[in-house]
Amino acid sequence: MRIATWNVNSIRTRVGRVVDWLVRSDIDVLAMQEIKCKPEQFPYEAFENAGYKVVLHGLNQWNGVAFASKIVAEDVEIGFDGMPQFKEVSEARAIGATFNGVRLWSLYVPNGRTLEDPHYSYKLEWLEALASRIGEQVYHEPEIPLALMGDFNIAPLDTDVWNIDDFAGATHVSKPERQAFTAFEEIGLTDVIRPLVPTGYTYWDYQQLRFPKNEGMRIDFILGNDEFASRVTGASIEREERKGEGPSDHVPVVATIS
DNA sequence: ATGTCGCCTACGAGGCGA
Repeated sequence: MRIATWNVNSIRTRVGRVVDWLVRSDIDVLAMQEIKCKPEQFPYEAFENAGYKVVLHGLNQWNGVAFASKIVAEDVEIGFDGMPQFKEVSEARAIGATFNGVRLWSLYVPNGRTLEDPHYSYKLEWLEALASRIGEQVYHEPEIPLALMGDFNIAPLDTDVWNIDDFAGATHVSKPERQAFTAFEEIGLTDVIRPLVPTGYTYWDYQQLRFPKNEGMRIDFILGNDEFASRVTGASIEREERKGEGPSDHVPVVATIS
């Protein structure tokens, strides 16, 4: 089974590219982030014509997460128990579903904006609540393969950004954010891509020629529990998808599991 | 270069988010 995660940055703008890539890459389950639409605006037909079913959580023009899969999604969960709100608004940042017995989450972690912004503390609280909720699941049902997939908006290592000196005082690399990321290791999840693809970015800003200069960030991850990780037989970061007409600013990250 | 995208409203261009 081939599983991928991709922050598509508007599915309506990029449906052709996304479906073409899915088919060409023989993907069974795709976790998408930033679909940026409500359910009634989602381009279902293009996916269905290619043999993919879609489940999604989208509230407005911001955020929005989804799965497209050849396999039927079971036990779909919108948000997670204890998910923090921002100013009493519950945002569309998490959807969970089971595919052939594999529990997957498509996650769009809050950006944080700046270290002083209310969105920064919201980001940390959101991550802590997620680790707490998933930690219970991993502890009580270790036999179920599980993976968190998505845009974490954290660069865990200094080498996950093009020049760490440019990130002094910035989000994505701060110690509290990196500690929040480490918490997922503490509950028993590991990055299943890094051992197989040790280097490479997953995101390049549209501005300032970031992609031609290869000034990117590695912020999109697939974190699996032991049962999931033991089944991983391959991984890739699809850098080619940042090229050409109308790319997302993120590229797909793929895991093959037995 | 404050250098780009994509969404919204509401019909042109500014505001917001990343």
